[in-house]
Amino acid sequence: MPPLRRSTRLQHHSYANPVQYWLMKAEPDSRIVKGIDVKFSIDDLCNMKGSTSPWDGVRNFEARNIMRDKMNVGDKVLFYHSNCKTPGVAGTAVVVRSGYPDHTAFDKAHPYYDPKSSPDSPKWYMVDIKFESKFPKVVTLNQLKQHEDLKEMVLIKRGRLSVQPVRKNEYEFILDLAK
DNA sequence: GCCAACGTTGGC
DNA sequence: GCCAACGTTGGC
Repeated sequence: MPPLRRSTRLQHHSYANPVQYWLMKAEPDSRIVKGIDVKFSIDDLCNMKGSTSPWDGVRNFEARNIMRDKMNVGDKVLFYHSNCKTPGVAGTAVVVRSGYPDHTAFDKAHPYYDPKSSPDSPKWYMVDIKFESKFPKVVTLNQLKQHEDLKEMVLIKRGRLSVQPVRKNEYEFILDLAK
């Protein structure tokens, strides 16, 4: 029998996942929850070490499932400012680490602690994202609502979901609005 | 700060 | 597995 051969070249670039698009909501204004400030804006992401941050604290199953099962390194993210004076898309980011357990759920002292989650059987997951761009001006929710091309967006049709899918055409349309 | 919409919990 | 009660999201 000939030795089993495996092409490293193929492994490196033949089966890459196609880029997917997401929208992630963060609150740019200070708000204290169980003693910590949950504020996180596009500037805060930019100012992180390596302009990269874990997306911890998501405690919703649908959003969790997206991060755990769907998001891939290289996927593109619309960074959305919510629960603030001018809600809207503030910039873009890229997924740099795919789903892994959200350790803030294991820490009794942490506001995101969940006794039902443990390192052996994690309930909550997160990804890491890296800052890519800050729009010159926030593309407001109001603006988004005015475009027929965006009326099927999960953000518009449904709202209330902190990590959600975006169609490629929607992503590109919003990048155009940002110019 | 209000409150509608909707996700989650838990008794039955 | 239903569904009432409760909690959270998030625009306004």
